[in-house]
Amino acid sequence: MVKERIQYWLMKSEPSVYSIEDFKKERKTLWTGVRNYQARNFMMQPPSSLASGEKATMQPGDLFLFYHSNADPTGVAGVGRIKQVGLPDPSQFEKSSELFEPRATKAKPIWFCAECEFVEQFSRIVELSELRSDRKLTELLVLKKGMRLSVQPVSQSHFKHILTKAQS
DNA sequence: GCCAACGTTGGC
DNA sequence: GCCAACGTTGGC
Repeated sequence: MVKERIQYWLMKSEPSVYSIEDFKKERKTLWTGVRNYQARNFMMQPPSSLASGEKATMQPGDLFLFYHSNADPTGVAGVGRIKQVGLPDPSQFEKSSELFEPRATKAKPIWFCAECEFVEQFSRIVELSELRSDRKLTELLVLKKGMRLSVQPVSQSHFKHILTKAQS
C-alpha cells in the first residue's frame, strides 16, 4: 500500500460544549453530534467506487485545526489528528439526548463520527479577525460568507500558514 | 419536485 | 440578543 499524502481539515467546537482544554485533558475524543450531511460525509469511509487516492473523506493520520466557534475569542485553538473514521455516532441511539435519531438503527446508523487524538494546544488563539486580515488566507473556507459547515477541508498551505501564525 | 415556514449556526 | 445565511421539513 502506497503511503498517501495526508489531508487537512478544520473542525468547529463551541468551547462551552467542548474546548481545546477538554481535548488536551482527554487526549482522545469521539467527534460526535454532527448533524449535517455534508460534514458527516467527510467523516465516513470513502465509497468503494472512489478510486484510492481520491481525496473526498478523512483518513487516519489526517490533521485538523481545532476551531473555537461562538467563543471569545473565536478562532483556531490547536491541532488534532484523525485516528479512525466512519464510526457510528453513539449519541444518535441515546433516547434521552437531544441528538437522538429515531430513524437510526444499529444496523443502519445515520450519523457517523471520527475518533480524534490531541496533538497540541496553541500558546495563543489565532483569532478569526486575524485570519480575515491575512491576504494569504482569502480562500480559507471558514472565512467565506455563510459558511457554517462544522467540518471542512483546509489546504496544506493554509494549514501550515496558520501553524506559523500560532507560533508568532 | 416546489417552496414557504421553521429551526439552527455562529459572528457580531 | 440580533439576525443573515443556510439546511430541513412537510404540505401540496
